[in-house]
Amino acid sequence: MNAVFKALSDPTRRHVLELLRDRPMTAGELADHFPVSGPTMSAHFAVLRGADLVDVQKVGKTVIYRLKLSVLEDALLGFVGAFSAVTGPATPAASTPAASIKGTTS
Amino acid sequence: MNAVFKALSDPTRRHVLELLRDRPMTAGELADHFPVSGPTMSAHFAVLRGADLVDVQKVGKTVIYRLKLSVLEDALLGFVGAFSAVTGPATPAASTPAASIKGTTS
DNA sequence: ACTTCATTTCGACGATTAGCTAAATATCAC
DNA sequence: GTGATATTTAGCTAATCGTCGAAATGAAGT
Repeated sequence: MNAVFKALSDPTRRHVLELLRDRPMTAGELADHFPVSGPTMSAHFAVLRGADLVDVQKVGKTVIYRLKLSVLEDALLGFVGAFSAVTGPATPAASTPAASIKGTTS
Repeated sequence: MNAVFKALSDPTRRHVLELLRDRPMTAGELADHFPVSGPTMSAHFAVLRGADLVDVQKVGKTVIYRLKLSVLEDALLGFVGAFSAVTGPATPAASTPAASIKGTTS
C-alpha cells in the first residue's frame, strides 16, 4: 500500500493512470501525452508496475499497459474508509454521509 | 491536490492522520508515537499543513493538530471517483459532499 | 528575570527521485 | 542478416526528502 501512495505522489504517474482509465494503451502512446523523454516515462511505468497498479502485456514490439482498478481502489478507499466509514472497506453504499464526521469534541 | 498526495506518500504522515482521526492531538503527543526526533516530526507537520490536511490551534505552549477530513476526502474520493463510477460522481444510495465531484478529467 | 517546557527554525547530511543522453534489447519488415 | 521501431537498462546529474543536533521562539511557572 505504501508503494501505491508512493506511485500516486507524482502528477505524471497519476495522469498516466487517468489515461489508462479509459482504455489500455501502449507505452509509446502514453508517452506521447507527456513532455518528457521515453526513458523517463519508462521509469514511471516501472514505479506503477512496482505498485501493482498496472498490468503489462507484450504484444509484438509494443507493450500494452492496463490499469488494475481494484488495486487502486483497495488502497485509496481502504485508507479513506478508515476515516469516514461511508467509503469503508466493504460498504459501497452506506448510509452515513461523510459530512457527519466532524472534529471530535471529546 | 498534488500537495495532498505528496503528503500522503510518507507512512509517518499517513499514520499521523490516522491518529488524528480519533481525536485532536498536540504535536508532542503525536510525536510520542514515532521513533523520530522532534524536528523531524515538526517537518512532517509542516507538510501536512501545507496540504491543508490539518488545522492548527495554539493553546498555551502546546500546539493542537486537528484533522481536516473534508480535504482528505475531496482529494482521495475525488481522484478514485474519476475511475470507478460506484465510488465517484453519484453513489447509488447515498450522496456524500465529497463524492459529488468529478466530471471529465484530462 | 530566570528557568523549564513545547515546538519550530536552521544548517547540514545521506538517501531517494525525476530527469537526461547513450546504449542495449526485442520484434518486425525487408 | 540489415535496418527500422518500441521499450528498457545503464550511467549520470540536479533537486528533493527525511533525518539529525543545535539553536531560536514562545509561553508558562518560579
